[in-house]
Amino acid sequence: MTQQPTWRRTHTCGELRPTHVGAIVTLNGWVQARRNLGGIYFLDLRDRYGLTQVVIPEAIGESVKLGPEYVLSVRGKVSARVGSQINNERATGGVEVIAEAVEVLSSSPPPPIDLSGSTETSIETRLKYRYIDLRRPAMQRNLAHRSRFINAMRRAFEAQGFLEIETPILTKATPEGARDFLVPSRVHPGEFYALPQSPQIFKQILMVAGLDRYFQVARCFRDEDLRADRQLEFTQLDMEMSFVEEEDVFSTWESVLRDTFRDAMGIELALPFPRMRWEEAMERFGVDKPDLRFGLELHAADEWAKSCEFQVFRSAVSSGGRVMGLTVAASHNLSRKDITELEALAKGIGAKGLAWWKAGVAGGSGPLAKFCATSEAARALMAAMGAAEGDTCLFIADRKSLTRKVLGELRNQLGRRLDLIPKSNGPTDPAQWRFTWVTHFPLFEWDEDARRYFSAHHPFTAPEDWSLDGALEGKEPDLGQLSSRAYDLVLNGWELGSGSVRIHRADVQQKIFSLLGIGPEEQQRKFGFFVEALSQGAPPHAGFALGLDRTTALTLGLDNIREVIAFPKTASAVDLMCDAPSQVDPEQLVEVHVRCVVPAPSPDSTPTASATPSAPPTASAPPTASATPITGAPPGAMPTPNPAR
RNA sequence: GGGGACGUAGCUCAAUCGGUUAGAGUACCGGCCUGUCACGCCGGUGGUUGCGGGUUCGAGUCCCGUCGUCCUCGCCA
Repeated sequence: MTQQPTWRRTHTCGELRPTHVGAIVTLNGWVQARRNLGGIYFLDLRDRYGLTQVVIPEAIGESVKLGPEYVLSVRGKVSARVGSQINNERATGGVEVIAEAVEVLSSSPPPPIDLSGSTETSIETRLKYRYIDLRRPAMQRNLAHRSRFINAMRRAFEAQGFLEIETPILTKATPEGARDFLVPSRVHPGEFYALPQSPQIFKQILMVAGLDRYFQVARCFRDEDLRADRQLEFTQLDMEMSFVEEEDVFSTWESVLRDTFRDAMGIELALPFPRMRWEEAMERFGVDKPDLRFGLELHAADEWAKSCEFQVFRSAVSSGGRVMGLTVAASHNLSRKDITELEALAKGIGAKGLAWWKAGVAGGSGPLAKFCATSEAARALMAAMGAAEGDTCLFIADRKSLTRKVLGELRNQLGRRLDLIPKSNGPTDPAQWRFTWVTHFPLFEWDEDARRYFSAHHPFTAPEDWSLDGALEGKEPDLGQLSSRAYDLVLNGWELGSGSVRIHRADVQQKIFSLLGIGPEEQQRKFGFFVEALSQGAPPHAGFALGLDRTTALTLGLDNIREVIAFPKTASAVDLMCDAPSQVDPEQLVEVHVRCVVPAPSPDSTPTASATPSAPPTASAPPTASATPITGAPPGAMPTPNPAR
């Protein structure tokens, strides 16, 4: 046995209990706080597992600086705390370690982030010093939860015979959908890989290959603008299975989610989740991701509107639009000011106005009252709106899609403002987890700007009618009317994931491409390999992918996925810690055959903070790199005039 | 690309109608303190008010531009 002292820990900072009293232990961790009372010196040592109080003898305390966030190895004897010394707020509060030797493993300046939890640091500072932010117990809890959740899900899929199979990160650009991230090829000048928006084609080909059941924790990349619930790169639990249809996918996921919620959180989900066709979701809630935790459903007033004297309502219906509304119970005391604010919101979304009526058999009040003068008309409208005396009805009259959209948004707003979402009885309350499947999304959506149809889900989605309403036989169907076999999983107003029954027939797949305006030559170039695969023994198959960032955030009660991603980017797609993206050496561009063309920076916008660091400039930021619009190109190759010269 | 909010000490914030030397809490440093655990008490250091212009006798405050952060619309098959 060696007597050599060592810094290596014998216990974690969350481990010691009164049963350890008397033991000689070594703890490793960060200095969380110091309390020097003169003759006695306390120090809290922190690691992922908890906080332990260390008593520092005067001799040690005076001989070595132990600053905040210093990393220490403390050897000492576990001592019981008695009476008022016991701290019941901490798991380790019954004991403390009397230090006999302290080794400073690492020092630190005072941290830019408050780790005691007393003040909330700006997200900007948190992202810049993410390594310190991630020391916070809240962030460690979030990442631990994410890890447990994903691992539970892995076990659940494995238990059902799914194989975890990796697919390429460097792959082929996809023509439709989100913007691709491109990666230039060094070996093939002028050619590019794309990062996958999802493993879609690969997982379908795995089905063609007979793997039968696939899943993967898959990173996906989409070069679109960020949001609180969207990052450039995000993680999906992606899966696909053969010889199945919708209900097989649903029941697989329901049992996986049941097991996952049970294992990771001790929550028993209520199964099965309700199923709802897209059309029903839109008609009842105005959105394709309804929050089922509260009512306030949309009511159709089209029949009433048809025969009323209000010209706006009548013309909306007669021109093919809708008149629909929400009924807010009288007990909520919706004020004129509230209605004015809601109208502004509605107009912001595109509504021309917001009609309202305070319901009453005697005609009620508000702008619509004069059209409800007869008790017959008033009663009919109350019936259509499910309104009682004194309730406030809010109406939108417009084309169908806009009417639903506006009312769906108003419903969600009112749900928050009127506090309609019931207070949960803790996370184990099944009423808090209102999952629903939304099925039969439209197959195509009209894009007004591009003047053509796009796939609502993706072009590999099976149509509800395999004949495509006769299109396969050469007829011309109304593409806007076709229904698909795509589905979403929705939880409390969030879209957690989506999937579909896929097209496994080459002829149908080719027809879909044609209907989307992708001609035979383009099909061959972009999807030839895929259609060929479908033609060589493809089984019927279906799949789904669950957004893990959203799901883990939601299951922690958080509304921003940054809180469950170790190294997220800002709303402008910047990694503040690494300062990515950044310029690269001209030689690197030459090597991948890329010439960089950027607008010349205006004199005022020359970066000051990043371009003039106190450290000497490095090779990656040559003085010329920010002053010329072209890097890695010979002078004279400038394709655009420089307005600054 | 559009809209809104914000940017002041390491951190979180204040600063009246444009008016004295830009303050507070916290952190940090020093002193005192033997049972604290957000220790306490006393003292101190710490500021290009994001950056650049402009208006003004005078700008943290008003105007223009710009950069950054957040939310959001477009966008996200």
